[in-house]
Order: sequence, then C-alpha cells, then structure tokens
Amino acid sequence: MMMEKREENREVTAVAGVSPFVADQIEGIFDIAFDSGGDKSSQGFLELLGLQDLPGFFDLPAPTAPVEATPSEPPPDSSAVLNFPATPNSSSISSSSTEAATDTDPAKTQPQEDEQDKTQKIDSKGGKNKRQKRQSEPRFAFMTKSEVDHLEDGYRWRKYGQKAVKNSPFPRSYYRCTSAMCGVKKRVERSSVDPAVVITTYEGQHTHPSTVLPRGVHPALPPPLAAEMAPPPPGGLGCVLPSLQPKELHFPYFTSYLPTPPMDFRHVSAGIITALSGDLRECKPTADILNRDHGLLQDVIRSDIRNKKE
DNA sequence: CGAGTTTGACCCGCGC
DNA sequence: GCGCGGGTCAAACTCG
Repeated sequence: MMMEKREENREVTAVAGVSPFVADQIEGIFDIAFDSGGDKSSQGFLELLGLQDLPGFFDLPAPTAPVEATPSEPPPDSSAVLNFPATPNSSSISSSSTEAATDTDPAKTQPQEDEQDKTQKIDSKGGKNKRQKRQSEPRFAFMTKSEVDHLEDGYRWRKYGQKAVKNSPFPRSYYRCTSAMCGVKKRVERSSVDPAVVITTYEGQHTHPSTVLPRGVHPALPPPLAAEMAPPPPGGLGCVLPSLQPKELHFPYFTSYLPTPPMDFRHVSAGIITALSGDLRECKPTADILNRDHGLLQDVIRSDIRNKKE
C-alpha cells in the first residue's frame, strides 16, 4: 500500500555489493551530498550514481559477497550476465536473466509482437489463463540499499502480487505501471544475503511520460537523439553499455539520456545498475555531457573529496 | 466509490 | 509425468 511511501529516515549507507571499505567511503560522500542543504529530494539517484564514475571507484577492494548471490536470481549465464569479470576488482555488479540470453529472439526486439503473442494466448485459452511466463521484454535490474522496498521512480505502480521467494525470508512483490497501455512491470525483493539491499527489476518500457520530472532529465535532448542514444529504458532507467567492464560504467550517461526520470533516491544511498537485457545499445557520451556530468559531480561532492579521489 | 493492497489459487516452464 | 517454484489473476479487503 501507500504505507511504503512514508517519509522515513532513509539511511544513507553503502552501495550494494560493495565492500565495507568502499561503503564507508561512499557513505561519507553521500552524507555530504545529502547534508549540504537544499532540496535533498531533488537528488536523483542516477546523479548519485555519477559518483561511481569517480576515477578508481571500481578499483576499490572487492566485495565480500557478491550481491548476485541472490537466490532468486538464476545462476549467471555467460550470455546473459554483463561482462563483469568475477574478479576481486569487480564490484559484483552483475546479474542475470534467463530471457536476456535470447538476444536473437525477435520478440525481444519487437515487444509489440510479444504483446500480441500474449493476447493471442489469452484468447486461445480464454478465461483465467493470461499468464505468460516468457519474459522477452528488456529487463533492467539494479540493487539499492534502502529501508523501503518500493522506491519512488516517478511512475505510479500497482501491486498485483507477492510471492515468497525460495531460500529467502523476504517476499517478492510484483508491481505494474498503473498507466493504461503501459505494460511495464517491476519486481521488488530484498536480498537474502544483505537484507538492506533491495533488488528492483524493471521489465518493459514505459509508453508514457512519468509524473515527475526530476533533475537529471534533459528535456532539451531531442527525442530522436534520445532514442538513438538509448532505447527507452524500462522503468525509466537509461542505457546500458553492452560489454561492460567495471571501469566502463559511466552512470552519468544514464542520467544524461534519461527520457524518463530516475527514481527518488532519497530512499537509497546508491545503487548498482545492471542490465538484464541484451537488447541494448551502447551509449555515446558527448563532451557536453561529460562536462555536464562533471558539473553534477561538483554539485554533489565537495571539491576536496573529489581531489582526493582523483 | 475509486484506487490500491492482500492473498490464495491457478497456470506455466523447467528440471529430474 | 511429476513436482517445484515463479509469475499472474482476481476476489476480498483497506484506505482516503
């Protein structure tokens, strides 16, 4: 219910899946970011993610336990998992999805057809059988450390189910975008490894603008360009680099090309974005964007901290 | 009263 | 074929 929307004291903690050492650093940074006065609520999550673009961020010590160990997640599939080496240098920003392996699946590149297929199945079976397990729509998951399960992301969601997750004390909740004709879904669950970590998986693409227009969205970006830069991301999240190495994760790009707003990450400290879909195009940042992002960085991080990082 | 949540039942895919 | 687990439906319920 809306009970999840209460204004709790959101703890500013660590990036999910990052070692305590890193977490401590991040925490410090975010404390600054949030305590610097002004409208905290306007701090978009993806802007915060921009912090991860800090040089050497991903060179920091390894996480103790990969977040991907989430029981609900299937074992990494080489074709489905982002190219995050399972080395100590990786931030365990990895995930997988069974359908992501079907890169060549036509349905994947043509969600419309998939929808049609769904409908056909409904018609053919009639009655209650509207289920369609096949998840060929692009999926997009990320992990956040948050006290609240259901994070604000600018869209309205309706919960349509909840299931207990095997090997996890925490249930998984299923949400659907309340907007008509928008079939975007999202799953929210807590990691059994780290209960503080919320794993949110978006599926599908919003066919409508969000109800909120937070910072980080650049309306000036012409739609065609935006489309070229990044496919309309599920859940309003941005493009994903197809063959990611930790150091190549330039999260500000997400921010820059977001056609839909990022979440209200007052609730979270930071997140890890993980692509679950193979239907992704490479982001092509421009100098302008880089400059802009740097500006954002300046907004968020004290200069002396930045210098230290650099 | 409408919108959203809860929850048990149902269906499907997959592994054995 | 069977059982398990994930995903979805839909009636009942809650809340504003």
